[in-house]
Amino acid sequence: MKKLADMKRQRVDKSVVPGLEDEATEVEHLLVEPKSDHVSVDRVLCFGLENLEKHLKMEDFSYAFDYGWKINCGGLDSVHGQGGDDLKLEVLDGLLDEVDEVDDIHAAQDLSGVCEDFLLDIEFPNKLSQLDCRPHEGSNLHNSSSESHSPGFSGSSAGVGGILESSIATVLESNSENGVLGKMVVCELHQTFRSKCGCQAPVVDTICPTTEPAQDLDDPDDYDKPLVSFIMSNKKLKGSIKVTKGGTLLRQKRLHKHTRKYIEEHSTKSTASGKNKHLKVGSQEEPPQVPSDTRPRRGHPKKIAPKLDLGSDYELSASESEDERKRTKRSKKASDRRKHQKMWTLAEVIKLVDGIAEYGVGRWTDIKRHLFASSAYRTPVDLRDKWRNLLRSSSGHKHNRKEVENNTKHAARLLPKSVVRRVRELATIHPYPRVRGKKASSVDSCVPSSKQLTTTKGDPVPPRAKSLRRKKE
DNA sequence: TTTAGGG
DNA sequence: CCCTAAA
Repeated sequence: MKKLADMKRQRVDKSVVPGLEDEATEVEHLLVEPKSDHVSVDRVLCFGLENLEKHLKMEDFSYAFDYGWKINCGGLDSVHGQGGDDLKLEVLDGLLDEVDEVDDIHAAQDLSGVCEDFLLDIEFPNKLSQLDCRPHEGSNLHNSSSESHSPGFSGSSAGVGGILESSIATVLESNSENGVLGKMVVCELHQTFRSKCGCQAPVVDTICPTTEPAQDLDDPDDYDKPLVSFIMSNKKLKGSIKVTKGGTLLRQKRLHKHTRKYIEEHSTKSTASGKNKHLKVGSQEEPPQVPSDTRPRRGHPKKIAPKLDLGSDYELSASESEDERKRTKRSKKASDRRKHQKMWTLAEVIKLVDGIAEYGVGRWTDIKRHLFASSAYRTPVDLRDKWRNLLRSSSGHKHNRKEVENNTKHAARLLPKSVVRRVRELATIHPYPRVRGKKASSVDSCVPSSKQLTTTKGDPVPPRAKSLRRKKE
């Protein structure tokens, strides 16, 4: 058993490298994607402001803005402290709606490109920051104590956290305009955000931006972050509750089925995290000896040719390792299932969609090899699963405005519209085999404008996926 | 080994 | 995500 554990650990060690490379690769990818960052930002901002003006006429709405923001800033006024949840949710709803609107119009202008769309999605907090949150002279940091007013508060704060984070990114984007001021705002946001996290949701704390001057925000791929953090925070907060509720049940069920592999992995895990277990009992996170518990998993990490490392500064790597760490820690107790589950970032989703567009649905090994070559995690199966999920979430409901009610199922909403659009397109081109609940597209013969079918490789699109599978009816 | 499906 | 069956 010990031997086994050792072997496992070695594998883990090896796989760390490709994991890092992947981040680099993603950076690369992202660098290619956005056509003109700045222009889009400007447009977004301008548009946003115009749009906002319109809405400011509505008194209560603007009030709602103000209100929501204050809460976010750490409860400046505890006067509003009660029943704030509902109101704030409404606020969010309204905001999101606005964003939708903007986005649609934007789309109508055929400004394709994920980056822009995504910026649109996160653009509204910036409006807030410019209007309602004039940088208070560093006095709102201590006020966060009033946060504890409501037990249910953490739920909604998950979303708020994400939004706040988004606003940071956006603000930073427009930094060149605002100059120093912009940076100050960023810093302040950082701190506010941090304090908020610290006091009410320790889980989120790790993904909070460090107060240091935005070094990690400089990346052009930073738009990737909000999605991650949003999902993460959401998941964490919900998850901690859910675990106790349904976790045991699931695990038991799982235990029935699991065999050698399960035991194997389990033993490995406990061994790996064993040292940590001794060091901390109830304390906070520990600087992990196993930096990023990257998961080699059952896949074939061997195939991956180790290129030289590029940037290890990719923001994602940080949050990933945090995520992994937390999961490792938590998994000791509950939810042994999904021992290693890595959040899909927006970048990854985009990459996946690109890959599908290029190689076709069903060619998951190809996609894996070419686009996710350096991701030790993300086996072809994972890609397929993700695609399945994307299909489900994209083809399903339109954005139901009531989704905000419970902060659940935000997942669909988190996807930038452009991505969803692409998913839908691809879905109609080649429907995933045997999707039962899926709508039947009436046209098969139509060849929609394929993306950039001839990007890197001249690889022909595999005919199989398309021709073999026909419309399911 | 890779995909498709189901859980 | 995980697992199994079928290619």
